[in-house]
Amino acid sequence: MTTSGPELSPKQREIREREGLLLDAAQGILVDQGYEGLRMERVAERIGVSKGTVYQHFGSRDDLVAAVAVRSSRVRAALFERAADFEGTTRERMGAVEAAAEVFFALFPHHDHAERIARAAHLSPRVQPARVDAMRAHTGRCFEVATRIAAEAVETGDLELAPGRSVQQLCVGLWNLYQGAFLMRDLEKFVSDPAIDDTLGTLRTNARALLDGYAWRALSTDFDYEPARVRALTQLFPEEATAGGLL
Amino acid sequence: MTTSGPELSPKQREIREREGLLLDAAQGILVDQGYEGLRMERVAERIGVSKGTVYQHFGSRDDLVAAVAVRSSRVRAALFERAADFEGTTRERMGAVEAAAEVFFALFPHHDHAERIARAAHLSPRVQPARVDAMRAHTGRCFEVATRIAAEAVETGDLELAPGRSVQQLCVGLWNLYQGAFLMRDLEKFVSDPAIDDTLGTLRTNARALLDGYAWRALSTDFDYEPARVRALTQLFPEEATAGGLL
DNA sequence: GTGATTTCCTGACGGTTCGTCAAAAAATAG
DNA sequence: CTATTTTTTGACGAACCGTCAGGAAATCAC
Repeated sequence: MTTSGPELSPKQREIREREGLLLDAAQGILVDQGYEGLRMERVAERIGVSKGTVYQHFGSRDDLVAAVAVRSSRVRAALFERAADFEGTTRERMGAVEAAAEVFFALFPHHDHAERIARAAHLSPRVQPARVDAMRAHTGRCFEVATRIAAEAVETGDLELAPGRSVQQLCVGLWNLYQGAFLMRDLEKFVSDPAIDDTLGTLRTNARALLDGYAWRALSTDFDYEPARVRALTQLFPEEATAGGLL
Repeated sequence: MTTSGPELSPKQREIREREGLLLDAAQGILVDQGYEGLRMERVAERIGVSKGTVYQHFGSRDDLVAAVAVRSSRVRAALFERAADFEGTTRERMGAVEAAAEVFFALFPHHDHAERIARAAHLSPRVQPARVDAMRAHTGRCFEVATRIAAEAVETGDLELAPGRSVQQLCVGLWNLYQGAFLMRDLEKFVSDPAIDDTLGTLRTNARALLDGYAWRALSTDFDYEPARVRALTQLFPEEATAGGLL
């Protein structure tokens, strides 16, 4: 289903591999020099080709940035889907999804930057529509995982929604907290405040408070979710969590 | 205290007024053409001066964008501070702050874009440090308003914090929800989902759920905060709320 | 009112990067 | 080994940023 390979010549294999190298190079530059520092010529240099070759893979600079975002969003969706199989109560399983989000947060610090560029409406003309679709699809997968767990919680009775609330809203809320944390990381560099310094800890606290507010049993004030979180990290993402400094 | 005016000549008055016009022009372009569409020459054209003149006010393009962000963040701080004087229970008062945030959200759709540019670490060298400081200060004022109300709630006993939680974290949580909603607005253009279409409604639901989760009395499930919200809008921001389509 | 002086404005210019494309180089086919 | 196709290259045109010398306008001195 993935690549049973329809006979690809050595040259074509090289080209396909190069695309990955280009993304690595661009991502690297994006991480430590930002969007402004991303020059097509420099990306080309990093892997020893000329500028023209880069344009054979990506139609424009923004297209390249979008491609970087698409790749990491694919990884994120995979992390979320791995979390979906976690064993435990519905809330513990949502906790595993949050753990996946934390892992991604730690491993792809550039992602929010790239994603915003990929989606910014004004740049779209310069980004291949297929990439925007892919972004949307991967984000959709993440939402689906979360929504399914929340829906199940409603079925089992762990979660009784107050009138005017929905599982979609709940998921948007978690997502917003998570995106907000990404933004907060920039701020981190400027402001020093206990709640800001520990971005992930604060995110965790707030995610738990939000679910408590939705009355998703058992409430975090009555039950300690820390063991389940550690279990999720060690069980689902042992390498990634270690690499990201979460374990 | 504001401008008792140390004798400014007609020319100097003109220059000062022009700065506002330039910001208006830049903001307008930013709203409907985005960052990429912002050309210094076009900004100059819009108010009938030459490019060089623009550079007399702003050292670079990013500096101009930052100045736009600073101006709107000043307005935001003012809105928040107006909300601080609202009469009601501590939670109703925090609700007034949320209403202020909603008003700002509706009136300055470009703001998050500009703010991110103003703060992006890699661009800083091209932005006057004073602007970054001003941004920080205005954001700080917003946090202060929120923090003070939450602290008062702790004093009065409306809010009993569970161990490991703090008023700072609560405020960061609200702020993150709010920032996330800004980002969601971009997404709105692509995805169609009931929870996303009504960005502000969802934001409201989640903000209430978050405060419920922190156990800030009275819980929104036991008490209807809608009247207080409408009162805050009509009483504190009658014009702005109407202009923003919130009333 | 007029000339001197300061202050401000202008648009041409150098510099940088993007994205293109004709020609060169490499791969593949015969 | 030659012909054909594919791929790579870097010089080039275009666009824009930010500067600055020279000109215009305002202010000042009398």
